[in-house]
Amino acid sequence: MPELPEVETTARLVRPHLLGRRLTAARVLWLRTLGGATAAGFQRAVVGATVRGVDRRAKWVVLDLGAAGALLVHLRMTGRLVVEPAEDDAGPWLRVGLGLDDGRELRFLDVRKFGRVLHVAEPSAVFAALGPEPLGPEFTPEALLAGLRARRRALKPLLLDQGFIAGLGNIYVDEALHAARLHPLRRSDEVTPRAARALHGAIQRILAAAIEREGSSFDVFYRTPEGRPGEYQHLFQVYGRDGQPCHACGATVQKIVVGQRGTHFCARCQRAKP
DNA sequence: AGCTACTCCTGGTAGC
DNA sequence: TGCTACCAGGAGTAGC
Repeated sequence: MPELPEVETTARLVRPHLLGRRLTAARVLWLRTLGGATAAGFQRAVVGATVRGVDRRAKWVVLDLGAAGALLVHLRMTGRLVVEPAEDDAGPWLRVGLGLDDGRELRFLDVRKFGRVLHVAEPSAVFAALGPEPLGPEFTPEALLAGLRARRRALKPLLLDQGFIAGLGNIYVDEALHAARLHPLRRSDEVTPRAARALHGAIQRILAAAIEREGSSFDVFYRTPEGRPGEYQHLFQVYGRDGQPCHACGATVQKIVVGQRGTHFCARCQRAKP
C-alpha cells in the first residue's frame, strides 16, 4: 500500500516528466476520483495550467500549478501515476488522464478507486490537519516524546493517525514498532524517553531505507511510475511474516487486528508492558 | 478523548 | 475446474 516511501518515489520519478509541461486536456473516467468536483469544473481549473513543481506532503503528491492552484494526488490503496504516450492504450484502470504538451499523458490508474485527484486553489486547507513530516526538521525525539505523552492511545492507531505524524501507514508502523521493540498496543503516555528515542530513530531509518529501495511491493498493485517493483519488502521483519520466525529472536511472528488493521509483531521482542 | 463500526472498491485467494 | 465468500486497507464519518 502506498505510504510515504512509495509516494516519495512516485513524486521523484514523475517530476522530470512534468516540470514545465502545460496541461492540454483532462479526461475523467471515474468521477468520484475527483472527490466531489464536476468533470467540467475540474477541466476548467487545470487545462492550460503549467506544472511548476512536483513534491510530496504526507501521502499526497502535490503538483504545483502556480496561479492555477495545485493538484493533489492520493494513491490510497492501489493508485499509480504514470506518464505515457497519449496514443498508448491506458488499460482498464485509468481514472483520470491529463494531456501534456509533449504528446504524452499523465495517467492516474487505480484498480480499487479509493484514490483521489483533487484540484485546490490552495493546498493548505487539505494539509492543515496533518502532523509533522517524519523526515522533516520538526520531528525530533523530544517532539515525539511530548506528543506521545500528550495522548493516551495505543501506539499502533496513534502512529497511523495522519494528524499525529504524516505519511506512515500499516506496513511501516509495524516495522518501526518492531525495530523499537514496542508492542503495538502499548499506551502512548507510558512510553519512556529512551523508548521514544528508539521509535524516532526506527521511523527515520526505516523510511529512509525504504525510499532508497523505491518502496515495497508484495502484491500486483504498487509499482514505480516506470513499472518496477520496490525492493524494501525483502527487508520486512514482521509485516506479512505471521507464522514465520522473528529474525531477531526466532519466536513466531504474530498477527492480530488493531483498529480494523492487520498488525504484525513479535510477542517476545515487543513486550506489552515494559 | 478515544474507541469501534461502517463505507468505499475490486482482484486475488481460500475453501468447497 | 468452477463457483462463492471473504479479505486487504487509508481515511472519512457516525455513534458511544
